[in-house]
Amino acid sequence: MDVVSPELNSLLPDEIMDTEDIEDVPHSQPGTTGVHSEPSDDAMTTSTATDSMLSASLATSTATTKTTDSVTGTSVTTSGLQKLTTPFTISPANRQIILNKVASQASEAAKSAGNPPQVIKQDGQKLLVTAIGKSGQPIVLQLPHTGSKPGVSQTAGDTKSQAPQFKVVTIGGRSDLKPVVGNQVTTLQTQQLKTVQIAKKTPASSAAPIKFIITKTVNSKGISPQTSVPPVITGRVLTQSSPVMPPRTITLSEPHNTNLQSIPGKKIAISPLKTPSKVTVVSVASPTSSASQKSVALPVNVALGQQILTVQQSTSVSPVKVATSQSTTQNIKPVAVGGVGGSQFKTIIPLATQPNVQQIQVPGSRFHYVRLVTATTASSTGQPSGPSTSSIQTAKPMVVSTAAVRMSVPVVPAQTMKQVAPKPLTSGPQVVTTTQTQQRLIMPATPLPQIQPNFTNLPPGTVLTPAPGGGNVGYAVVPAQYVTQVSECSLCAFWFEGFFSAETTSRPRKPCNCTKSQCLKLYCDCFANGEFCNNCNCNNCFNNLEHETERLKAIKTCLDRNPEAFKPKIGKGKEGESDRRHSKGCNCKRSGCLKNYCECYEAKIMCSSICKCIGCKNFEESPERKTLMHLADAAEVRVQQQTAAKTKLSSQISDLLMRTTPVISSGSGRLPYTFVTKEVLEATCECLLEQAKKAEQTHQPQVEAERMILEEFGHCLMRIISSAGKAKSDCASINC
DNA sequence: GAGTTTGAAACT
DNA sequence: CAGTTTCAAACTC
Repeated sequence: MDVVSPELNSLLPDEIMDTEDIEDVPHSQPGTTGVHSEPSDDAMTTSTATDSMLSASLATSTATTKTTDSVTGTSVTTSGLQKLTTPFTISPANRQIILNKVASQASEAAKSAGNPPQVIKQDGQKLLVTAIGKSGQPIVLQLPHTGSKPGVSQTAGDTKSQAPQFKVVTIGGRSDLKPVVGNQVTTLQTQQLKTVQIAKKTPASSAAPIKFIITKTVNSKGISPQTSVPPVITGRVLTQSSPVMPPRTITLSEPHNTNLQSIPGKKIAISPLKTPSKVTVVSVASPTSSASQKSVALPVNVALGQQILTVQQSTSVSPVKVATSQSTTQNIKPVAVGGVGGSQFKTIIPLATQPNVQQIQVPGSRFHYVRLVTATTASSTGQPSGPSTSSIQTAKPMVVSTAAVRMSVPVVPAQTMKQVAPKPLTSGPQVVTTTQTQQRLIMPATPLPQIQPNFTNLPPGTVLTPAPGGGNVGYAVVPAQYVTQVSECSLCAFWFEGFFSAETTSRPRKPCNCTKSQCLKLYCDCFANGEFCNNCNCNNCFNNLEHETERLKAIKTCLDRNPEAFKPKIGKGKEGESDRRHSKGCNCKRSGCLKNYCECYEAKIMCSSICKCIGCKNFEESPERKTLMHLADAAEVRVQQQTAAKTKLSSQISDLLMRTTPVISSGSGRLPYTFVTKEVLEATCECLLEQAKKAEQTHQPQVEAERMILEEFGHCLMRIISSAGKAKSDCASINC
C-alpha cells in the first residue's frame, strides 16, 4: 500500500511542504490537540489515483509555525496535496506528523503466492519522525496506530498481523530524548519500533530549514499475507519552514513494490554531513512493477548538516534499491546515538534482523558504504525471482543521486547471505510468508562531492573508503548487527563513538601494519579508533566486514576488558584543567615523554597528574620541552621560508623569461646577464640567508655553514643558468 | 629498509 | 593489582 507513489511524489512541488503553505490552510478542526487528527473513515478510504491515502499531522518546533489546529487533507489547499486528495492532518500540539496509510494495493507477487487478495487498510504502517526543535521538543512525524482506530477495516482474526511498523526518526542533538508518541507509546512497546536519531549540530537547527526525504519500504511483517500489496509508504509528508529560513521538508517516500519475489538485498546509507546545510534523502525503493527505478532526491535542509539517510525496511520478497539523493556541498553526519557519552554523533539503530553486510569501496572516496543483505525470515515460498527481480544473482544498480550527481551502484545479493530469522513482529501466521529486512548505515560527515565517483562499476562487496590524505571524514560502515547491538548493548556503542568522534573524522588515518593482531586488538590503530582497515599494510586483517563475527567478538572482548576502550584517549580534563588531556595518562619510562612514544606528547598535550611517567619532561616549564618546541617551530618556519624563497626565485626567473624573450631573440649571447636582475639577486640572497640561519640554528661549525651557503648558492646559479638556457633554446626554436 | 627502542595492550 | 609478554609504532642507522 502506498501513500504516495514515487512518481506522484516526485511531482509534488516542494512548496507544498512549506509550513507557510500549511499555515494558510484553513483549519477545519481548530483546537485539535490529539496526537493526530483522525480523518473520517470516508476520508481515510478515499482513494487517490495511486490508491494512497495520506494523513499527516505536522507540528513544528519553531515559533514561526503557528499552526496549532488539525487540518485534514480535504481542506488542505496546497496544490500538491490536493492533487493527491490526501488527508493531511497537522497536529502541532504534539509536534507530530502523522502519516496514515489507508489504502492498499494488491500485490502481484502476493497473488502469485496464492494468497487471496484482500484489501487491508495498511493503517498499521507507521512512521514516526521526531525532531528536536529549538525548544527541545520533538517534532514527530507519525503514522497513527491503526489498532487504536476504530473503524479501520482489518482482517478478522488477524489482528496481530496488522501490527503496525513504527519508525521513529529523531532529529536533534539530544540523544537521550525519546520521541513523544503520545498515547501510541503503548502500541510501540508491543510492536517493532525503529528509531533513527539524527544529531543536530546546532540547537538552532530546529528553526533551520529542514527538508527530509525519506523513502522507506515498510516491513510487511505483521501484515496479513492476504494483503496483496506490500506495505509501502510513499509520499512527501512534512514541510517546516520559518519566515527566515528555507522550508524544512520531510519527505516520506515509499515506492510501490509490486515485485515480492525479489531478493531482499538491501542497502542503507545514512550519511550525515559535516556541513549543516542539507539533509539528503536516501531513497530506498523497491522496484516498481515497471521495473523502473525511482530515485527520490530531495534536498533536506537540516541545521546540523546534510545527511544521507536511508532507512529501509522491506519485505523479504522485495528487491531493494537504494537511491540516495544528495545535493552538492553537503556533509554527512552520523546519526546520533543516544546513551553514548562523549561522542558527537551517535547512532542507535535497532534492528530486528541480522542482515548481512557487505562493503562497498569506491576508490578515491572516503566514504564507507555498506550493503546490508537482508536477513530473511523463513520464506514459505522460496519464491522464484520475478522477471523484474531476477536479481538474486544479478547485480542491481543502486542509484545514488544528488542534486547534480546520480550514481549507480550495482547491488548484488550478498554472497554470504545469512538466513537469520528476525525477531517476529507479530505472531501472525502470515509471518512465515514475509521477510523483514532492516538496514542501517551511518556515515560520518563528508562533503558530498566526495561521493561522486561513479559507482556503476563497483563490484559487490566494495567498501567506500576515504582516499588517503583526503580527510578522514568518510562513511563509517556500520554493520547492521552492530547497530543492533548498539541498541541492545550499551557497551558496544563505544565502538560507534570511535566511528564518529571528532578526531576520527578530522584527520586521515595512517595505514596500520599489523601482522599478528589481525587488527582486532587495540594494538591496531584502525581498530582502536573504530574504523575498518582500509588501504592498510596489515596482514591477515580481520578488521573488515568480511570478518564481522570475529570483529564483533573482538569488540566485545575489548569492551569487556575496558568499557571505554574505544573512547578517545584525549578528552576534556577536569574543570580548571586543560581542555585536552589524556584520559588515562601515559606511562613512559625512558622517552621523557618528549617523543611520540608518549601518547601525551604525540597528542601535543602535556602530561598531567594522572600520568605515571618517569622522568617526564613534558610539562609546561620543562626547558627540554621548550627547546624541542622551539626547534620544531623553527624548523617549520624555516621550511616555510625556504619554500617561499624558492617559489619566489622560480617566479622571478619565470617572469624574467617572459620579459626578456625579445632581448634573447636578438641573439645577443649575453643571456645569463639578462637574468641576473635585482629581483633574482634578492631571491637568491634570501635563499642563502635561509641556509645561514639553518646552519646557525643547528649549530653547525662555520666551515659547514659556509659549505651549506655555497651549496645553496650553487643551486641558485644552476636554476638561473638552467632557466636562461631554456629561454635561449625556446627563443631559438621560436626564431626558427 | 632493517633493526632497535619504546610503551600500550594483552596476558598471567 | 603487579609483573611479564606481546605488539606495533616510533625511531635510528
